[in-house]
This record gives sequence, structure tokens and C-alpha cells, in this order.
Amino acid sequence: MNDQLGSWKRTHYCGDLKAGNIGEQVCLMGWVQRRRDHGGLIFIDLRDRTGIVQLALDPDRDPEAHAKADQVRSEWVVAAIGRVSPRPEGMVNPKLKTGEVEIEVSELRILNQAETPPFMLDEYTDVAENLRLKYRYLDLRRPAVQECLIMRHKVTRTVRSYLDENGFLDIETPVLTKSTPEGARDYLVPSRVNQGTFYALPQSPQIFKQLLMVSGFDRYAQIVKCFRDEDLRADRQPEFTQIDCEMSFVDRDDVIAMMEGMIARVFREALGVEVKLPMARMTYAEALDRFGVDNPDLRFGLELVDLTDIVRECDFKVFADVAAGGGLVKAINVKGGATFSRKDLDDLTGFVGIYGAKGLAWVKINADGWQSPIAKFFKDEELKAIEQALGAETGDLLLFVADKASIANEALGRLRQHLGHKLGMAKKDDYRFVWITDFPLLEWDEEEKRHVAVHHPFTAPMDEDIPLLDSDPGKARAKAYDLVLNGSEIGGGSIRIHDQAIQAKMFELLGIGEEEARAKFGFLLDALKYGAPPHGGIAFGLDRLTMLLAGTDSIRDVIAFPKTQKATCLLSEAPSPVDEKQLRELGIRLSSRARKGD
RNA sequence: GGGGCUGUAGUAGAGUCGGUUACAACGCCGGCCUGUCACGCCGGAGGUCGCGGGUUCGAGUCCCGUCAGCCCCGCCA
Repeated sequence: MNDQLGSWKRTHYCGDLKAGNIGEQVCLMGWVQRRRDHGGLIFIDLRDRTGIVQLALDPDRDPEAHAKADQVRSEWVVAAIGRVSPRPEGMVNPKLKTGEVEIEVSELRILNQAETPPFMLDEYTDVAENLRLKYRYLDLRRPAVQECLIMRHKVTRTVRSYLDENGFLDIETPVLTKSTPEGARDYLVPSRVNQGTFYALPQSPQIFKQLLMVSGFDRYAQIVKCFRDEDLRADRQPEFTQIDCEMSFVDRDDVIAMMEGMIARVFREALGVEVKLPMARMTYAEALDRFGVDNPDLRFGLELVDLTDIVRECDFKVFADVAAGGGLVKAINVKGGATFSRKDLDDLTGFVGIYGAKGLAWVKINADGWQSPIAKFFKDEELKAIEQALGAETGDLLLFVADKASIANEALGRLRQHLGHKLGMAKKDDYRFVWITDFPLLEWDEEEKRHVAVHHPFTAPMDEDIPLLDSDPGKARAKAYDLVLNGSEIGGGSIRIHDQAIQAKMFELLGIGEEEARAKFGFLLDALKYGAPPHGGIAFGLDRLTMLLAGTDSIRDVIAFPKTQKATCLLSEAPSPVDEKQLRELGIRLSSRARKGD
């Protein structure tokens, strides 16, 4: 039989008690982390979200409370009244924040019992993630997991106050909205009132925040859920949260400066880390050239070197053919990498294969020259030129990828990130920010045989590239920018098109016909006719940002109730079938395949 | 859609070459213990080896399929 809370009022949190509280009468409430029964004395580690404090129950001092403590088990919910006392000589526990004190309990109430949990809620037990997710409410009791969500709270709190201080208005946008072409697959919601039609959940509030600028709100911001029905990754969930901002009468540098200030403030208040401003910047072209990717990790070197011109005339047919065919031959120098085993090199070859590279050439620089399957194809002056370009010294390992530009860059760029981490060159508490700018506006989609927007269809071209929209649209650059931290894109945005004619031109370039543009985006095109101010903005991935601040490798760690890789919730068992009646109301009939659960 | 890793008491693991009754740890239950703090000591219970099929005299172990979780490619403006 449980005790009632009665008139008891909690006076302190467990983790807050220290030597300064000695002598005070306190009332504590929480969960039993552990009970240690010495036959006579019983110790209970009482836990709440602030930490743990030790309750001491002495049978001589209070037999009734001691008898109750005898029944108590792990994860039972108890309340205790007692006196904060210093621990006896030599009994201080330095591992505990509250280790200098303990509570001499005079009265104990069992508020609720608990079944033995399916896994131990201590810091020592490693539990399979599917079990953690099924019992997420128990998993969330663990301090390490709570820490991540507390970090998330600190981020949102800081962001909200910064944006408020800078005149941003928090305005909600619809969750039931209109499906748009371009971009990710939409989550659809059937309409009961208008059978046969569907709302879409927003991939982002993009168009609505632009409309708010047209309305004259000047600065908008929202911490908002977004939905994309695409496959999951360690850093991707189907519903995720953006810090979404938009500003009027600004250009790129204004947005960047405002947002740098916000990120610096977040790092100061959430981590105590000072970020040096202004942050570094790099063009997209430079990032690709030096690092092979548009999200470079700048904590280490290992930069890509373009050898295409050096090997153009060489006898190694693979390199020469790629160079002649307009591809790239690039390499990185792994300092001291000559110790890599044959298996290491095979693994690295497999690694670049994932990104489509057909091979990975390697050279070990030994004291007596090149050790390499391809050494024999190169003349002395070519060897020298390659060594010089890469700054090669004895003991180094040179790794080459030759392929069309997109594959050579990505494969070697990913290899660089991989090796940087594997070789311990990326320190966790080293935060290297860089803005990537001057993205291309469009890229050619081979499958669909048309241009698609690199950022999104509302991104403004650079002023000087506007004429290119007619002559050579593939060459036009965008007023777009991404913020990259240690190899992760944490945010991205752009200056938007505020001119109706340019927006219409953009749709045309994307192969969206006038009629389709009208049907899908007519309300935006109309709005742009009624005095849209120049405007632009950005959105940060709150989950990814929090991951980096919390130092975890999985986005699930910073989401209270995350979904599995198959986009299911192991706790609630969503998604699930619905009643036939619900479907009838919506005018929906399932295919026989769907009914069978194929 | 594709590639890879994992799946054995409640938990996390060991289980060799296919061979007797599937191990020890933590947790759980009972007993002892008045200064522990991942307390200690003694005893006990606890198994659909993910699931289905196959090979074999014999399968946790080998083969095929399947399910689930994770990592990755594609996908994610």
C-alpha cells in the first residue's frame, strides 16, 4: 500500500544539497537509484533530475522509517523528511556532487512502487537502442540522456532571447499546408471535408515566412517542426526542428552577421565556449577544390591537391585518360601513413568505392623512393612534381583518386574526413565554423533532364549573374550561404527573389510551366506583385546543432521520442493501421497490397 | 531500391572443429551483515539461442529465407 503525499512539500532538489545546508530540515522527493542494506543501517541513493543524494536510515534513530526503507526497491518513488548532516570522518564521496552530506531520515513515505525495470538505469550498463526506445520514459531517467535534452533547452532559450532582443517576431505558420513540387517527399494528410484532396506537412515554412516579409513584419523567427518523408540517417529524422529566421531590407552579410551573433551567444551560454567573430568564409568553389565537399571539417589539413595537369602526359593510362576526358586526378598526403598495411589500403579502397570511385591509387614514400604499384608509370620529373605538389616526405602515404570531377572530389573529400577522424586529427572540443558562400544557383538533373535548384526555387541569383539566367543559367551563382561546423552543415539560407519577373523566370528555368507555377505557387507570385521588400533568411537544424553541443553521434540522443531508421516509434508503435470507418470518412480505400501489409 | 554489422536468461556478453545437462557476470528473489556509495558474503530462481525452413545420426554453431535494430549508398531543394 502506497503512502499519500499528504501535506508534504518538497523543499530542495537532491543534487543541490551541499555542506552549506548542514543542519537544515529538508523534504526531498525522487526515485530510488539504489538501496544498500547493511543489516542495520540502510542507505538509499535518491535521484531527481538534478542529481543524487544519500539517505541514511538508522534503525536506532527511527525504526519506523527504517522498516519502510527495508521494503523499498530500485525506481520506487519516495519522499523523505530529514536533517542534512555531515558525513562521518573519511566517509565523504568525492564522486558525488552532494558527497559531503547525507540526509538523516526521520520519516519516509513510499509514494509509488515500481516493477523491476527491463534494464538497469545506471551509467555502466550499455543497453540495446531498440529496448531503450521501447521504454524511452525509463531511458530518459538516465542523467546522461537528460543532459542532452537540458542542453537542447539551453539552446532554444538562448536563441529565443537573442532573437527577441534583435526585433524578431515569433509568428506561427500552418502545419496543414499545401504540397509543393521540388525538394523532399511530402507527408500528406487527407482532408475529410474535401475528400480526395490532401494537405502536406511543411518541409519548412519557407513560403509563409516570405509572405510575412511582404506583410511588413520585418523580422520573423520561429522554432518550428518540419517534416520530410525521406530515408533516415544518424543525423536525419522525418520530423525535425528548425530555427527559422527571415529579415527584410537586408543582404547576405546582414543575415550572416546577425546569425553569427546568435550562434556565438548559444556557444557561450550553453557550453561556455567563446566563438571568435567574424567566422571564416569560403566560396563553394574553394571548398570543393581544397576539401572535395561543401561541408569541410576545418579542424585538420589533409587538403586535396589537384594533380590533373601534372599527370596529363604520364604513361599511367588511368590518370592520363581521366585528364584527357575532362576529369580530375586529385590526391591527399597522409603524413606518416607509410605504415598502413595492405589491409588498411584495401579498406580505404572499399571506402572510396562507396562514393563511386573505381579505385584508389597509393604511394608509400620510403627512404629509397616510391613503393607503389603505379611507380613504374612515372618519369622522374613527374615523381618530383607530384611529391612537390603534395609536400611529400619520407614516411608519407599519398592517396589518389582519378575520376570525373564530382566523383573524384566527393570520394577523396569523404576519405579525407574519414582519415581525419580515424587518425585522431579532429578534437571534439575544437569548434571550427565556416560560412560557405557563392553556391551555384542551379544544377543539372541527369535523371529528369532539367535544372533543379541547388538551394530552393526562391533563392536570388547574385546581382552580376542575372544576365546569365538567359545566356548560361548553369553558370549563375546564388545568394545562398551555409554555416558549417566541423564537417556538419548546421544551417543554410539565402537572399530570396523579391521580383515577380525573376521568380517567374526561375520557375521557367526549373521546367515548371506557367500553369503549374500558377497552380502551385500562384499565391507567392501574386504576393511578390504587391510590394515585396528585399528579404532573406536562414534556417538552422536545431537537432544537429544540439548534437554537436552535446557531443553525441546520433540525432536520436537529442530528441525525447525519436523514430527508428524505418521511421517507426517503438514506444507508441506508430504508424499503425486505422479503423475502416476512419478511412471511409476520408474517402480512402487501401490497395490489396497495403492491406496485406506488403 | 541496394551494401554492411548485430540478434544466446531481465541486461550486456562467452560459447573453439557441428557432439553430454548452453556458461560466468550484473540484475532479480531469499538469508546474513550498523558506514556503504556500482557495498560485501551465502543460497536460489531464471533460456522459444529473433522467427521459419533445410542439411545432418546430431544445429546456438553450417545453408536458405524472413523479421527487427543500427551504419552507409541512393534519396534528403
